[in-house]
Amino acid sequence: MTGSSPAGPGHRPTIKDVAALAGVSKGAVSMAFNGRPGVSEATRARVLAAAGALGWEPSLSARALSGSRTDTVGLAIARPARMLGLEPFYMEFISGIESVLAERGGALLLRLVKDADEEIGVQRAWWRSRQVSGSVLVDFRKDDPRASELAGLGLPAVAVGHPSLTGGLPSAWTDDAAAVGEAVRYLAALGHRRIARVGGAAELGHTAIRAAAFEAAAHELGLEQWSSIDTDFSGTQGARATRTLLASPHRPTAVLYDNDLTAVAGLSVAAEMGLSVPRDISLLAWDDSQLCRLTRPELSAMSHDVFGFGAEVARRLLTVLDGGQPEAGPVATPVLTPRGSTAPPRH
Amino acid sequence: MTGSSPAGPGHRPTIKDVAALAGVSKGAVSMAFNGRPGVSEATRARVLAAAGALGWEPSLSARALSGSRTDTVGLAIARPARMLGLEPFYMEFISGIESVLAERGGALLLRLVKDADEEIGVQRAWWRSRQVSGSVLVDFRKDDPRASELAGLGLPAVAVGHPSLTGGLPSAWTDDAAAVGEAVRYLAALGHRRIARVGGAAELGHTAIRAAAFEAAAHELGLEQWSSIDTDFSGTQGARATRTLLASPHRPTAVLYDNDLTAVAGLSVAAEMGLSVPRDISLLAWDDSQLCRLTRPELSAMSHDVFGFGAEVARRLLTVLDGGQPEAGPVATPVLTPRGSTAPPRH
DNA sequence: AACACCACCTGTATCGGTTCAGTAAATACG
DNA sequence: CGTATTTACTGAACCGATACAGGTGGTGTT
Repeated sequence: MTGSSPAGPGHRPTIKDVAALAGVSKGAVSMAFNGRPGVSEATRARVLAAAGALGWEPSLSARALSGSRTDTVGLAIARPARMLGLEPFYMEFISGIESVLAERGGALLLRLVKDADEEIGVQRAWWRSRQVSGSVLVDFRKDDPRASELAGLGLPAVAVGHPSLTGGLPSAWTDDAAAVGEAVRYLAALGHRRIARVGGAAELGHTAIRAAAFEAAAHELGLEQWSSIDTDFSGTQGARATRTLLASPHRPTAVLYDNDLTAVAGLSVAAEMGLSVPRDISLLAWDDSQLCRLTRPELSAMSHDVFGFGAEVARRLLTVLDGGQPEAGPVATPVLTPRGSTAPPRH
Repeated sequence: MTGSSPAGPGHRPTIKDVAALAGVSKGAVSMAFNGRPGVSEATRARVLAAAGALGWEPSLSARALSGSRTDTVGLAIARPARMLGLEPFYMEFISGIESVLAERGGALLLRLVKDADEEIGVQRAWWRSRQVSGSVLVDFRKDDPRASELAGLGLPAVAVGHPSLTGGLPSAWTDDAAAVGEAVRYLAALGHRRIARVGGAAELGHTAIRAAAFEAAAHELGLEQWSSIDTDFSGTQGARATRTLLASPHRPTAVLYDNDLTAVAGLSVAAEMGLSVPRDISLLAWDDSQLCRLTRPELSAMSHDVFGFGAEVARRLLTVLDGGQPEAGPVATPVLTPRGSTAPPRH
């Protein structure tokens, strides 16, 4: 049991114990341990040795209480559990946030809520009870109440979403409009003239942005026909939307999906209907995850460094916590990754 | 801006402000707010009104410091981010834990680490710095160092895994051996005599348990042939393992997978090789998630209330934190959910 | 009227850190 | 050699809550 505390289980040492062992005052221990000037190198070494021997680390609560920063960051996600699990997006995103927080000794407080109102309650409670020093806000809707509520509280936050949605909060976003444009131009360049889109949840701000960008691109390229169907991002609804599209009399020759789950479901539906991908129909996914490479053919996708995105969000939040003004501007634009599910339409 | 604090942003009220506004002492506010006896109902009402008016909630740090419990629970997961995102398991599991913690005002501290050693470091730091009052440990390996290390620290924890793996820690687990037995008996009852298994990560304790149970069941039923191939749970390795199995001269007629991702990949491989599921080959998944219903045919699976499992784990941990002895015994046994990917073998 | 008793509340110590005004000793300077 | 400056440290105040001994006033009892 190499790591068992010398003091024995059950009793965690405090700064007082360390001070006693090192033969100095509490204040000296604090200075020594935090690398502050005011103690000799000899003393610092003795203190560190004593701390090591006792297995002491400063209590975060006590630190927080006496005014120091703690960098505990809150994230509340408002989507049903069952769907969250399937969206590879969030785990990678969280993982990216953490990678940055961990460097600074920070921590991520995670909470799954059912809607924006519950989230406001949670964030408010976190802030008031000083559990978090800042938060990351995701999934912005039109006229989202969170921005003004939380700004009113004074909660430092970074919003994930286009600035047009995030009501003045510092934000981080991917340039979805540009990516939709690229996707549509790619399909058009392959020769597609009838392109449909299976969108995400209609309430989400970025769904509207993508929808608008899709319209604009279709218009600009003079496509023969286009349409969007919104879903809740689930496989079930992705399948249903695809069925509707493919069963229509003048069916599209290409479909652009808003996430990978609906695209995978769409692929199954195409197979079920006896259509060959990409010969009869091209499919293009979004939020490229490993899921896109599990299917036959593999799904072409607009891919996206979600981990890096999370990391950048965390960096911007830390800047805010440091009292700075975070860099403004999109984090990245998803890039086209062609695989086997897209090809020129059969004449 | 209905919720903006009357005190204005930037200044969070403390118990002193509330006491002043209500015209009582700090002690009285504490008693009143926490529903303790010692204050008249009239005073309690005044205090609550004052707290509401100022938007005050007690600082968790201060509370923790003065001895009260906090119920912040730690969870460190040691798997690569890219795979975590794909395993629907974790998000649902986390969600289940949270649902229970939230009721008691608790919180979940999440950390993604790279291996057991890093996890030990994280848990130790969490415990020593009093950031968590207990932890959930997952993914036990053979001779896992965590049990003894963390028990040595005195960290209250609940281990997710069979007691044979978790070294005396209070634990919660699903009866995988029984479920594997059921799966094999089901396939045998359909008439399969050559059954293979695509397992998870070999280092994980439950993989060994399932492998042993698979052997035992195959033996007991007098199967003609059986074998296991281990993977890292990823789609890529699931595909490779399936390819190996299906390309063998005397190929199995049924394959049992250890998670849904490898099963989905296996399904693609079968299609790629021109084999029809379930006519030529039956596939049976594990950890049934929505993913299993996205494919054609839909995947039969050993399904599993992961959310409920997480909730039970949290309940047992809270029992430990309350100083009690949590219920021992498996939480549940995965149950067979037949869908379109299993059928009697072609003669 | 004297006393006990209770309900209600105040004041203070305490938790484990950080911070900072002092102080004492060591070094630099004229 | 006496005085200024620096260095190294101590001691106490403080952060925001909880806990508890003690004080105050009102009611009940004899």
